[in-house]
Amino acid sequence: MARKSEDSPERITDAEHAIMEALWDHDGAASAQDIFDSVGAQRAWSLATVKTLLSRLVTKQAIATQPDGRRFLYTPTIARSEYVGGESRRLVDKLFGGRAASLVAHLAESEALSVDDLSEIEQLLKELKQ
Amino acid sequence: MARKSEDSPERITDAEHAIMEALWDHDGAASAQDIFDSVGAQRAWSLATVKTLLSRLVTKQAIATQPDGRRFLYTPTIARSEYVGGESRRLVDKLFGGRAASLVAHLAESEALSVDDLSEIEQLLKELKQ
DNA sequence: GCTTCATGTTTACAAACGTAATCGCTGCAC
DNA sequence: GTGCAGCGATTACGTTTGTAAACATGAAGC
Repeated sequence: MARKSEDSPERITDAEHAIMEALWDHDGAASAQDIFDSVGAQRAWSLATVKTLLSRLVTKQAIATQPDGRRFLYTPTIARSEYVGGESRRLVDKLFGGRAASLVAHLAESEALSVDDLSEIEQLLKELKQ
Repeated sequence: MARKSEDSPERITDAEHAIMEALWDHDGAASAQDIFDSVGAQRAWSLATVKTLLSRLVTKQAIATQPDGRRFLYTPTIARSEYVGGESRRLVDKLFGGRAASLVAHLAESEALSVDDLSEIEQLLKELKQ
């Protein structure tokens, strides 16, 4: 263990994830204040907390900084879909032995999927298979 | 916030999850030694570690104990499918705004699903809708 | 030029986690 | 009855996480 050097896809925590969502949402570079404005509300975080989380994300190389005057603008280095894919895979690996179909089966059986969902998926499958 | 008292579905950590899997696997009550035998191998844990994790799981009420002579036998208090469902829901809520269909869509689009998977799911949907 | 404000950096600190050693008790073999 | 082996309970300890205050620095106003 003990991640060697550069490319490790460092794990993003829940709190950090909220920051990432704000960044992805912001669509473009955002300042700490921007993030605080959009996230501070829901999570009742202080600006200091937001700054700490941003720093940690920079360390983890999940976001990059670009100077803008005396401050920084932050941008994600990974696309949301990439992150989402990674997390989904983690779950599938952890709980379904890597078989994504098992996850879908579980969702369906546990009624996590509504009839509408089922139709929607069916439609989707049709398109993908065509 | 701040979970009141008894029924909180305390979060199970990764290490603890490995123990849970062993217990579910074991199908029936298992002793600490049993768990150690099945899990210690892969994770290179000491028996002490396994015991600590078992204790924490008991505290979290994820498993129950039943005395067997001078020792305990442990059994899960939640079914695996229940746990799996909860974790899946967490992911869907966190990343897909609660829309499970979006998760499926993502899996499909990101090619996490093979053609076989797709057929399998299609079949499944057919049965569920009939 | 000095004060103030905005902003990143450093330090803090409690709780949770991963991993484990040690303690205390109780049967069982001699 | 005494020592040892097995077991749960207690204690430990470094790291990560959540949350934030304190500090340093530079720009901007007066």
